[in-house]
Amino acid sequence: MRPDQISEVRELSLFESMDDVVFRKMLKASYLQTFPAHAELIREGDPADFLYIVMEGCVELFARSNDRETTMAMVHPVNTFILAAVLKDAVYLMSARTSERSRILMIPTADIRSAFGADRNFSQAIVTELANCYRSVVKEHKNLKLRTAVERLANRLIKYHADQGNSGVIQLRHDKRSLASMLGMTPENLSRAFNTLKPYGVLVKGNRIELTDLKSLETLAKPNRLIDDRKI
Amino acid sequence: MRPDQISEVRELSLFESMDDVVFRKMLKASYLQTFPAHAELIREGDPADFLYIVMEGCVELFARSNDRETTMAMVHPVNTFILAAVLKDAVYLMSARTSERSRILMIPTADIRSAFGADRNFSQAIVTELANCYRSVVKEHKNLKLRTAVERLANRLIKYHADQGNSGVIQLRHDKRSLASMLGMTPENLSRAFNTLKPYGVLVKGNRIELTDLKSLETLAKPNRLIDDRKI
DNA sequence: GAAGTGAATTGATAATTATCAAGGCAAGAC
DNA sequence: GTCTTGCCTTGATAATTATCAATTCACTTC
Repeated sequence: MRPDQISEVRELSLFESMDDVVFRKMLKASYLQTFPAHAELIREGDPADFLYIVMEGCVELFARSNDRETTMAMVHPVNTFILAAVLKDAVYLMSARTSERSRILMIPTADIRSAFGADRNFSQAIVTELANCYRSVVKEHKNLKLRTAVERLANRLIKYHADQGNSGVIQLRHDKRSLASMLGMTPENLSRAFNTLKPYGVLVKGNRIELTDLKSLETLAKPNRLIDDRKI
Repeated sequence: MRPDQISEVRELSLFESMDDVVFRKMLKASYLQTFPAHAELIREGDPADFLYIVMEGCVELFARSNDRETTMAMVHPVNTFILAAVLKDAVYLMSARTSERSRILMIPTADIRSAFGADRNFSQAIVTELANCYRSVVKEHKNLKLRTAVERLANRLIKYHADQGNSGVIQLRHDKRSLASMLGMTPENLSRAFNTLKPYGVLVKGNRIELTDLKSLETLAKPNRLIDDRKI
């Protein structure tokens, strides 16, 4: 890895409080690599060789069973994925592919694990990261079990709206196919759910969505911080 | 806590490799308490005061939103719950209540966190436990998104059957109401799902279930180790 | 034993969601 | 420009799941 890349990685919250010797040792066998869109990164069931960190771009985590497939999450910079498999030295439970051209940092499992044992600050940072991952899935699970498809969409729009600065306009970052799968519905159903939300001030024009009546959308969505707030 | 109770706790996998001084200090302000059935232990949204460990009995984790409620998991001995909230010092995302008379170990959040910093073996054990919790939820989430209600029930029966020694008979440990909620369906639907499985050799008599044709049940269920295997 | 209680089942119906089959639209290829 | 391609949308229909109401059943209480 080049020096400027190393200092870029150094600044990530996962590594910033880490001992410098341990940090450099850990990065020795790591890669910072750029993948094209739709590149397969990992396959569920394979042993965990690397911890992955999305530096730029976007990675889709998905899973298959029978002949069905579902999107589990979209990972944006700067976030890790499949940390739990790495820490347990187990097989991946999810597959991953880039959804656009992406720059990915890959750190060998063994190096993560030995750094975890060697550096207390790092083990603290790792456990916080893992706890965040856990809580994200719990929230997603609550979302799916406690809400209808339309409610899930409404709340997701409100979330994106807040992410993007409450300007009244949202730019969808993924195609609607992925959004539908993430929300646990078919693309057809997503289209219909958007139509259902039209009377609540949701105007869809391709990837651009206008929210003209947030109040009424919130009345329908009934957002809940214990499901929708990323920071909790 | 009484000496015999302390040595009982000492043997838990979470604590067995822990330094003795750290262990004793951690348990100083802990309780080992017996609760009656249907006792409320924690409420989602409250700050995490204790890490809980189920020593005997059974605890239901559940969540609410709007006016709906769903069972997230049933925790059996010997397992922790709400570890992530404790490690993050955040609010609980789930509520908990005993589903039967239960003996619960409660360790103050602050003591868990300081022991985590003080003892490398303990921090390793904690991170393994947390990774297991994470992977359980991911599996549950895949289960819900990738399978129909009948398939979820069929796979759950196969899992219980294996847990209980593949004898051809299962004893349900919870009421069907909870089982239904856990599987993401209504009690009425669970009844109907059992009827759907009758031709596949599933005979229900109250809490006792006979599986007379496991082969055909598996053909329907299509079990998947990356969803159903607890040990992975 | 009878009565009462709550859980579980069943039936009828409604709501939700998925599937299948066309179309429509937009972006890139030529 | 036209053509292609893939994605999205729409319509029609089917499957799945939920809701409401009414029993039935098992178990406790008296």
